[in-house]
Amino acid sequence: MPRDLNAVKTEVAAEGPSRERARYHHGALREALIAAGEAILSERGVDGFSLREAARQAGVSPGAPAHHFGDARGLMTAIAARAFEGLEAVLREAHEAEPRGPSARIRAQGRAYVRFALAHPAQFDLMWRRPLLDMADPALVAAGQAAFGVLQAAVDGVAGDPCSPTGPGPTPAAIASWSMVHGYARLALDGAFDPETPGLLDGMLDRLDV
Amino acid sequence: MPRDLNAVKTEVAAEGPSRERARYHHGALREALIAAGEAILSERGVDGFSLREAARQAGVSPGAPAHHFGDARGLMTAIAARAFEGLEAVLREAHEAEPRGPSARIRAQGRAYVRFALAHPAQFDLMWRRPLLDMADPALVAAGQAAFGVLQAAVDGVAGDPCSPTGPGPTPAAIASWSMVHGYARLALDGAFDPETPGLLDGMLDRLDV
DNA sequence: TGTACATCAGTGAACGCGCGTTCACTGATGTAC
DNA sequence: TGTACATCAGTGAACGCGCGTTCACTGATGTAC
Repeated sequence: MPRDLNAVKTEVAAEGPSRERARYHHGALREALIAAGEAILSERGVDGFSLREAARQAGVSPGAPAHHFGDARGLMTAIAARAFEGLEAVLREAHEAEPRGPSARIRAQGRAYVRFALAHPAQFDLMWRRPLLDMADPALVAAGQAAFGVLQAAVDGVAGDPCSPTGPGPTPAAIASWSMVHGYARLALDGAFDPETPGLLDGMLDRLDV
Repeated sequence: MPRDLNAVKTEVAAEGPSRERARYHHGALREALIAAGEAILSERGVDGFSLREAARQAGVSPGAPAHHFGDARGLMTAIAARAFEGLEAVLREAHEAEPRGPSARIRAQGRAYVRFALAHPAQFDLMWRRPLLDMADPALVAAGQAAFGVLQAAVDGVAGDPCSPTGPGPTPAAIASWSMVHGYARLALDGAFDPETPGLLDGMLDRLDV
């Protein structure tokens, strides 16, 4: 009988983590550790992250994560890469759902960018904490570039593929819109103002001239 | 003979920290700890900050800082407050040195904001790490509000006092320019792009329509 | 000018904490034959 | 279908680390008289 990973996962899910009988092999520890890490980030913020605690929440000994991520940085890097993928997805969605031309698309992406940051504050924070991440990790770098690629494509007014290769580095227009929404998100998350103030985000985007 | 603090300080400065004979009372420990803390931030970043290390660099025992700052958060808060004062100063300078009207003043402040962040990356980082700071500290809150007040005043086009009280909360125009330069600074410090790329900052500011 | 004394600003040893990581090990899995 | 075995994915105790903070203490300062 060949190994059937899906069957194992289904079984784990059916039993639930609390009722689950202790099993020497977890079956989906990598995914469980990422989920636990994300939960810790949400509850305690980036500075409260701990590999031991992730292992604890996954119901596994402190040495176990090393088999999947090497060290603490490895797990954080995986979480950050996944967050960049999520950001890219919502940017792309916003891009594709907006038919009213390039300018509207840029604004739609900007709103999506801010929404993502406010919905996942700790992940968003982690994404930019380079000293904590393994910037040599190909998945992380690729995910980050892909996310920015969607932003750049909107600014370039490219109609078709939003991932078409862009020229030699970011353009001032792309940097302008990226900086604006990034700054808005960060300042809001850092408590500088209330991002939900009616008209504030749209009023700001009105002042972006690309 | 009345106490003469300046004489004490001068003497300390003249001897220099290495030649200085061990003296039970430091004389200017508060200032020395702030300076040491800033040096640590510059060398190791916010995550590398340590109260013990600051005490070490000031040549004092680990318990000594408590007399001046209470705890580690107290020292960080003092450093952040001082950084906000520095930011306010450069913004005000930029404002006053630019005679070509409100729009030019906004851009001048924006350039000064970015310049400050790039010149003091770790302090700039700390300024926004609220979980590490005592947000109930009046000096910190006042310094932060004063800095933003200068930005807001430029956007309001106020000719005279750049600290005139502003209305009920930040305006979209102020948030737009603040967010843009803040995002630029943060993304640059986080390695997203090279902030010194010729024309990038000015090109971005050209796309701000306030 | 001298003296007693309260207050201030340090010392330095100690405590407890949670962390990341290591390591010899073992149970489970899957494959070769 | 059965069996031997390599490999994989865990255990859990232990180590060392640097940290923030505490505490009984002491040396220096400045003031009251």
